[in-house]
Amino acid sequence: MPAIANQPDGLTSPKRYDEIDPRVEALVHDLIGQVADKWTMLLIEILHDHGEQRFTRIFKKIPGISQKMLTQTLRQMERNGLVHRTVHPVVPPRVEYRLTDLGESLGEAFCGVWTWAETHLEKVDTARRRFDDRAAG
Amino acid sequence: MPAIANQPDGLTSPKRYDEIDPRVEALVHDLIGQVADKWTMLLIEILHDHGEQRFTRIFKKIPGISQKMLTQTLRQMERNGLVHRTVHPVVPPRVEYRLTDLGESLGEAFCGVWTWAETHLEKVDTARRRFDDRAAG
DNA sequence: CCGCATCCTGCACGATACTG
DNA sequence: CAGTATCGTGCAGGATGCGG
Repeated sequence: MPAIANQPDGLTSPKRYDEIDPRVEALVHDLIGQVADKWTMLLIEILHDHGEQRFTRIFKKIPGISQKMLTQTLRQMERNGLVHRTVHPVVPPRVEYRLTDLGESLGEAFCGVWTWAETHLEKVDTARRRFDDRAAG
Repeated sequence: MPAIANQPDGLTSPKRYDEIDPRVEALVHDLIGQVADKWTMLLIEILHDHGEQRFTRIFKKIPGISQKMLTQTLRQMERNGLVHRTVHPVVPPRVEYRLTDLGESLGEAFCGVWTWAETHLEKVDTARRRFDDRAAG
């Protein structure tokens, strides 16, 4: 897929772009899938903007999320090395979360998509209306 | 979220990054969600690499996809203005699909994520193994 | 050939209750 | 406070058959 960025008009070697490292393919799909789920994107944003936060604080910042999904999403991100989890051995427990460098860099990588969306918002909107109108009429 | 890209150390204005245009937010979420679904990414790749294709041809190129999902995904992309659909009024029907300029540009926007994945594949892999080992041990 | 309608299944997620 | 465990359910998506 990165082929899209660099197509020097076949002047170089006739690379087989169809054959992509399946591990990269899988990872990309995984990651996009995760960032796409309802909450991961918000978590990256919150942790980026406000730095280290404890569980309950994050929980209150995301209206509509269930405790289950927050735990689950954070675990997933921790597993992928995007988030660091610190447990303070006190009672009552105090657990804090922060983005790792890896997590920050992933956020940056997705900026391109944000920019695209801001830039082309109107076009997409128009396209949708045209399509829906045709369907109706 | 684009805030991640440009934080000149607060030397400029104290912008409220929390207040993002909800329309952009929604669109980004939509798009990421769509590209994340099992097939859209593959379709963008195929249509980019091989140009205009008719339905059956695409169908054969994606092992495992159902006819239903192919139709559905293409419709969705058409609605968003990413794909153009040409119906040749012959019998039997002949329908061809190609990426619009908008579709091509979206593909480019996602290249950043691909690059990230290629770059950090090992780190993620390691993180996952460490996490899973700890869980077991 | 293309695509819609119908039926069926599994899984993702919310709600709730319980522990260290 | 920060989780796990359990149950109920809605909906995404596969399989199949029909229609233009």
